[in-house]
This record gives sequence, C-alpha cells and structure tokens, in this order.
Amino acid sequence: MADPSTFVNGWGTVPDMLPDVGPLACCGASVLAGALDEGDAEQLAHGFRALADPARIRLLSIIAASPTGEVCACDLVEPLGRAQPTVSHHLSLLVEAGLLTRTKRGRWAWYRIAPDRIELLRGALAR
Amino acid sequence: MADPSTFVNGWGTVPDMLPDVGPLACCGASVLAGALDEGDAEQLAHGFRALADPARIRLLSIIAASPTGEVCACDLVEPLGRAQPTVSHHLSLLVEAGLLTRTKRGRWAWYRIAPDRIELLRGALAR
DNA sequence: TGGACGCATCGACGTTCATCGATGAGTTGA
DNA sequence: TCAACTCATCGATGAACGTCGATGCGTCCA
Repeated sequence: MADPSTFVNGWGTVPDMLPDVGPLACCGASVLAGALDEGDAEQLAHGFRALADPARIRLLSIIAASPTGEVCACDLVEPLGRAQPTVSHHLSLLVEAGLLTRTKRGRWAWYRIAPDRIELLRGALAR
Repeated sequence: MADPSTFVNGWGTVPDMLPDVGPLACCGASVLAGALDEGDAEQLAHGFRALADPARIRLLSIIAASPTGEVCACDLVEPLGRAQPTVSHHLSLLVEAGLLTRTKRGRWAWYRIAPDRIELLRGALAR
C-alpha cells in the first residue's frame, strides 16, 4: 500500500457530491420531549440505524481518535477486519446519514467526523 | 376495552423478571473519545439498534409524554397504528435493551422510560 | 366455574441488511 | 501510453428484521 500522506501534488480539498438535504436536516426533534409523529420518528430512526452496527461504531471511533481528525479509507480496512467492499459500504452509509464527510484527494478518500449530525442525535436523547 | 386506571385491587408494583446484566451495563464507552474494541462497539450498536425503528421511537416518545410517567400497553396499540403482537414485540425489545421497564398489574402491563440506559447512549455520543 | 379480557409467544412471510468476490471508474507514475 | 493502485459499485447469498393472524397463558368478574 502506498502511503497517502506522501501525496503532495493535490489540488486541496475536493468534496464529493453530497445530498443537499439529508435526513434529520430539519429539526431538533426529541424522543423524550413529547409524542412524535411518524415522519419525525422515521428521520430519527434513520439516524440511529446508522449507529446500529458494530462495524460502523468502530469506524466512527477510529476516525474520531485520529489526531489529524481525518483518516484515509485505506487505513480503515485492516483495523476493522472486514473486506474492502464492506468497509466502503459502511463508510458510504455513514456519509449518507450525515455522520461522516468524505474528501477525495488523488486516489485516496479521507473521512472526517461530522459533529453536527451526531450532536443532533445526541440531543434527541436529552430529557 | 376496560379502563386499566380503574384497577385498584392490585398488589402494587410487581416487576417482571429482568436480565441482571443486560447489554451496556458496564461502562461509559464513548464513540468519539477513542477507538473502541469489537466488544464495546457491539454493546453500543445493540443499544442504538433498539432506536433504529420508527415504531420504537414513537413508543418511547409516547411513553415519555405521559403525565404519570407510565402507559398501559393497551393504550399504545391504536396510536401506533400497528397490530397488537407487533406492538408487544417492539415493547419487549425495548425492555430487553434496557430503555423501558415493564410492570404488570392485574391483566395490564405498564411501561416506563428507563432514563439511565438512554443517558448512557446519549453519553456515548458526547465528545 | 366459565367466559371475557389483556398480553406474550408462535409460525409464517416478505423485506432489509451485512458480507464478500468480481469488476469498473478514476488517478498516478514510469 | 500503460501498468499499478485506490475505492465505489454490482451481484449473490445467508441472516436478521418487521409484520400479523392464530394461539396460549394468566387474570378478572359475574
């Protein structure tokens, strides 16, 4: 594996296309603050579903533990102990749920925590 | 439907059998505070999986919105818009995950929010 | 004591999901 | 220009899940 940190000829950050408005984009719906309708419940459930798999929990924790705040996808396959397509699948799902952001530089894809969405889910569990 | 609130001849609270040590009983593992091993990730994922369905989100929110803090199962079927076995299934799953407690009085089952487990999941999303 | 009632469990069915090998798209460097 | 490389997508497969009708168990009341 080539070392992605030696990549110096990049054009800086080139964000992937992201859906403008993903789930949970709207509100600060809270589970414990009052009865929710099916729509709000659907959006919150969609967010929590992204956290409902140990592989994705570990991906988030590994990326959050990085001193630089971002991790190359190539450095996530081995610690996760799963095949590369599986890791890519989970990363895409986390990006789609708004819990990670993806940046492509050269042939490498770098992932960062998206704190806002995580904070939104955390707030949904507040009293 | 009989009115469960007219039940006065009960023997008070008789908690169902609960697993002594359920998932998430141990620690304050946090997703964002450092790389988690597969075991901690599994436990957290198990907790979030209980939140990963709109029916269960709505059950929690309806019960949390109750002025008395508890709701009879018979009053959850109609607002959820699902069949009684389905509601019972989701309630059992939430109890098993430690997010609800069940109390049987007479023929009725009353459910309460279990704030500690929810707070534990919320803490797992804290920075 | 027997019928009505509330609720959990069972069995079945269709859908969703996690996983991985194979493959394709895009990038780099020789 | 072409081989090597990174990563996403495709297709397939087995497991888990949501749902509901039927049924069983325990409780209440006439």
